[in-house]
Amino acid sequence: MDVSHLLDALNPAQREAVSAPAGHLLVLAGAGSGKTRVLTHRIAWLIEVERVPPWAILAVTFTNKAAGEMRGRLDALLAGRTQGLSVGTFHGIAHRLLRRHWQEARLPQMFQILDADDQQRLVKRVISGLGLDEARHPPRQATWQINAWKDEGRRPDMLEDRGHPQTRAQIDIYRAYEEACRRAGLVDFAELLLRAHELMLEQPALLAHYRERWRQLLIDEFQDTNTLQYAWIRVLAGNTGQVFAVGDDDQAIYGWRGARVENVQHFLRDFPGARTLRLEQNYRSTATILKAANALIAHNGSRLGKQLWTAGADGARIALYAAYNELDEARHVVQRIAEHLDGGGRADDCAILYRSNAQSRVFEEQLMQQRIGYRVYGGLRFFERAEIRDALAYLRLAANPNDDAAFERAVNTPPRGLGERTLDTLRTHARAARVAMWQAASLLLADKSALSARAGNALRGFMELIQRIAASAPDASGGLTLAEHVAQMLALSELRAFYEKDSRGNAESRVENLDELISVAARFEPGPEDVEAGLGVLASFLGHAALEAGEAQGEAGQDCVQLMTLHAAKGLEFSIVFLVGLEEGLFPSQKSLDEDGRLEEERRLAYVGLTRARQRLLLSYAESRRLHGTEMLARPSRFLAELPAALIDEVRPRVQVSRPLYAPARAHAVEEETDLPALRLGQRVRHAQFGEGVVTAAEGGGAHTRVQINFAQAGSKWLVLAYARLEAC
DNA sequence: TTCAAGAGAGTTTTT
DNA sequence: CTCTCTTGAA
Repeated sequence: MDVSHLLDALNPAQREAVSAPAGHLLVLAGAGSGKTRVLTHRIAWLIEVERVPPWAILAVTFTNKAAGEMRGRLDALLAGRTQGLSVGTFHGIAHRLLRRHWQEARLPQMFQILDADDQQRLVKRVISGLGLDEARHPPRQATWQINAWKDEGRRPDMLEDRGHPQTRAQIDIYRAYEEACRRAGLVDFAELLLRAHELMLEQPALLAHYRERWRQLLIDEFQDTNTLQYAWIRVLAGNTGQVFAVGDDDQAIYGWRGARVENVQHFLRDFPGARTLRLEQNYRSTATILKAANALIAHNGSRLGKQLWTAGADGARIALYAAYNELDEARHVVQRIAEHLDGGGRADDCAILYRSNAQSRVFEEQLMQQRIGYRVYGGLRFFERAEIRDALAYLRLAANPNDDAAFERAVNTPPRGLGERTLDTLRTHARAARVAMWQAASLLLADKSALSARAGNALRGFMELIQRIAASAPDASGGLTLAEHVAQMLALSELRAFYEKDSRGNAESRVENLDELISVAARFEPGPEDVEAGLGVLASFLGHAALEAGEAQGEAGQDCVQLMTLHAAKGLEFSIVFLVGLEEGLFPSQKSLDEDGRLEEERRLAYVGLTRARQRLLLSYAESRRLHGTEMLARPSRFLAELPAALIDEVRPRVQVSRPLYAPARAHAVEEETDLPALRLGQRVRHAQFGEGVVTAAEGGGAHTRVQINFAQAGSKWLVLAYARLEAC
């Protein structure tokens, strides 16, 4: 058989991975080493050469984008011979399993998915329902804890408080939250995975069926798996399934949300006979960029070890710009982009990468001023917009009246006279009777004296409205299409009218979005897997809305400068990368510096940033930066010192200002020049935000004077004297 | 019930 | 500084 079309375009390491004999394989795929190509060619190899039927293959990714990309490449490679092949995200696959086996999973047939936002609202209501103080038990933190426990596979009964009242309360919240979800037929993201895992463990026949079916498991971005996802793969593989895991421990940047890089090491221990292959040849960046990246990541201990190399040229040296402040940094970056454009370059060659979203603003302002088009990644996506979520709440409630999260959202949007007072009565009754809000509402309406006539009428009107919407559902006997159903809902609920006369500026775009929702519904077609799982068009659509939030901003195809966080940049590449804000406390972030063991992940993030660049890499930092309203002084990031100096061109030698300030004589000079209070080392001062502290150092002079103050609460900080508005005390 | 002013918090994000 | 959410008054 001729297999050359599958192997010809590959390098020896890639070829070895694609054509590997039976057995588990761990592919350590460095940045830009052709990871997706190896994955897709491996699948093609299995089907064409090993004669594995497509339905016996399960390929798992983390994002819908990656799944879509893989499916597209497979279609091109296999020309349609992909019937029955399962490609999806962990959550997507778990969702389908649960839809298909809802009875075995003890879920209502019309269960709905609770997204992160809804989840937090629900947790919040649970906390106040338990009579707990929100200040002592922040909903944010409680939600985080619940998700962390679920990601570890732990149910409330498996947890112990060990005498800690705080832990006790969190377990109580967790238990009450689970109960609320059960009553409302809601499943959050972590629950999708946990339920699917439990389903397999509790139903041996089902497990046997899926082990028999999926003999080949391929996992993308393996370093991002959490405990539960790893356990799920182990269960599914059993003793018969073969696992092909692709990942890069040096690009593990999601530890903070439960991903366990250790799984890469555990894989070799837990999957007998597993072999390791390394893809180290890079097809993306210049040798200079790779040398820098290799040098940086070498500062991390506990690596599996990898050294990227390229057959290509050295390329230009890396530029480093020491900006005076964030505005100077932005001006410089935008000027370089303008030069690139003047030279005939494309805007979308350029990406500005930063550690935190707040940094994008200055760059946006400068780009706008220079009339250079740009696109900021991240932010609200289509299905996350308030008006769309409102609309979806009506659809969900009509599909499943027990969906309390949807009830709470829809009930008074638009306002219909059902305020906090009435809702509180409803919540209390629902909790006492252990039923959903909808049922509690029915009960209260039956009891003539329970509600005021006005509230009762409003509530009755709302419930009749939901029933009228439900009657127009595609699955109901009325027989409307999905798009007609959505249009009907928008009209009946008066949502569209409400947003039309919305006074808060952006009414137009909100109405446009609502209209767009009708078009989205009209275009929507359930995927083959949804059909296979027996989903109706409405359930399929609602699942799609919850699991695939859609594009952040339209016009992705336009030629414009790309702005995004380093996290968002993972997996992408650009000819010219500006990695900005390389300052201690910003990148690496202060929060990571404060906690043990978080620095290596920051370094991996920097590694991800460096390896995004194909041709040119430009680094920058600001000596002074305005953050949260206060001017802060920062030192260059330690990561800069970890790059070989020979690879770097300092665009402007940075001003050396570290003369110690000999107080009080020098402080007196400062006072004369700038009209600032005289300061001396050791003096106690007060800052509006950080409280009291002691001056421990100072440098620079005149308007540039910066002082280091050790605050009692906020710790040690460098501040620009001119902005800090310190009071002596 | 609704609106407006004040308080408080502000890494990173997908599903 | 800027956004979100809570709180208090009309």
